[in-house]
Parts: sequence; structure tokens; C-alpha cells
Amino acid sequence: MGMDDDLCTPGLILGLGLPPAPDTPSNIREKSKPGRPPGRLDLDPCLTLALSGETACREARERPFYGNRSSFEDESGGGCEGEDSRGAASSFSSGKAVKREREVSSGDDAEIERASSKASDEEDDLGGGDNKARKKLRLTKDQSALLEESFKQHITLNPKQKQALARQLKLQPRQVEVWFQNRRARTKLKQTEVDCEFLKKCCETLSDENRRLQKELQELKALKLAQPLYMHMGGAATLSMCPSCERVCRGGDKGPS
DNA sequence: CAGGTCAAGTCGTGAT
DNA sequence: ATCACGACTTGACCTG
Repeated sequence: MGMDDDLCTPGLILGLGLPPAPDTPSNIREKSKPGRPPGRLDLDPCLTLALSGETACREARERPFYGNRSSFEDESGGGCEGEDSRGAASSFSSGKAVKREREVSSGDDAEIERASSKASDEEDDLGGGDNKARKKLRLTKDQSALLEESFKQHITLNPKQKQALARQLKLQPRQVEVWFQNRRARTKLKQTEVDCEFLKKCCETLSDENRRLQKELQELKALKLAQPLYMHMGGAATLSMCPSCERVCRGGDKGPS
């Protein structure tokens, strides 16, 4: 009678452990500043069946942040060249453009940029001479290819690189900068999707294993109910998890290897 | 025309 | 205070 549940808890603990949910694009926000370049999600799920006294489940490890942000760029990054002047790329937000005027470039750069803006506008000219509306810049294949190429080399640009690339592409440095920003955003989004898929698979796998272990636990409980004496002889204390075959064995029983 | 893509805008934040 | 960056938004353009 009384010996069922109380006696029946041999101290077996079943635990399903998952690391904290992955950073979603939204909660990743500023915390993730250290920068996670597109990389593998380091997930280490844990599922354990243990005797009491042991920890039910390993602490889920903290996922390391994805490695570096391209700090290597910063060595030469002076930012003193007025490289990134005014949001002149678009003539559309007249008043708002003021914001972007933090780097007031000297006339020289300003002219280069104005010229390059014109050049790029005319390059893929769609015929509309109306500059009232913001005109969509479409990068040419060559421009995109070159941008992609340099993105492969470094995902951020220092001012000199930006300048050089802009000159090469006949674009404004600001346009190059924006392209890199958007490119990083796309990369991150893509990586998030990949992570998400990976986590789903992990979840399925762990659920399966959880079910299996729950079943095993039930079997063990049933076994103990059938052999109450076994408990008093200290049998339960000798139950242990065989690391190699991942089954519960008696103390004396050794796994296959 | 709806929905997708992407260049470019705004805003908030951390680093210096 | 300034700057660079990321997140989010806007708007032009494209496509089915």
C-alpha cells in the first residue's frame, strides 16, 4: 500500500535540456553587438536519465556569440576624410537629409559624390528627369559583382576602402555604405532562418529521445513495483546509465564496452 | 494589382 | 559630442 509512490521513486530523474532559445532577429538587437558573422549555431542539447543526487540535466551551455566583427578594418579607420557625406543619393527627403550632414565634406568630395550620383543615376536611366520623387538606384551587374566580391573579403569597410570602392564603382561612398549595411542585414536574416531550421530539427530529435526515455522510465518503475524487495536490497542505488549503450543497467552490469 | 526585392531613410544605442 | 552600426521603415521598381 504505502510503499508505492514514495518507495517508488528510486531517484531516477529524467531531464530534457535545451539551451536558451536562439536570438530572434528582434531580441538579438543590440546585445549581439559583438557580431555574429554567419556561422554555425553551436547547439548542445542534453537529455539525461540520472539517479537522484546527480544533476538531472547538464546546464545548457551558453551559446557562444558568433565570432568576430571585422575589427581588423579599424586599423586604418580614421574617418577624417568626410567620406560619407550627406544623403545626397536621394533628392527626395529634402528636409530630412539634414540629419545626414554630420560629416560636412569639403567641396572636393562633395563634388565627386554629386558627380558619381549623377553618373549612377544616368547609368541606369529610366528616362524620368523628374527629381521630385526618390529614384530607385539599380546597381549594374558589374557593380553588384564587385560589391559582393569585396563583401566576401570583409563585411565592413573602413573609410578608405569605402572611398576606393565608391570611386571604382562610380558611386557615392554613402551608397557603398548603405549597400554593405543592407547586405549584412540580409546575411543575418538568412542565418537566422538557417538557425531556426536547425533548432526545429533539434527539437524534433530531442522530443523523440525524450519519449523514448520516458518510456524506459515507465518500464523501470513497473519493474520496481514488481520487485519491491529489490529496492530494500539497495538495488535501485546501483542503477546507472551506461554511457555507451545509453540504457539503464544495474550496478554490476557493465555495458558492452 | 499584390507581394517581393532592395536602396535609402530614420532612430536608438554603444564606443570613443 | 560624434560616429558607426543595427533595426526598422519607406518607397521605387519588378514580377507573376
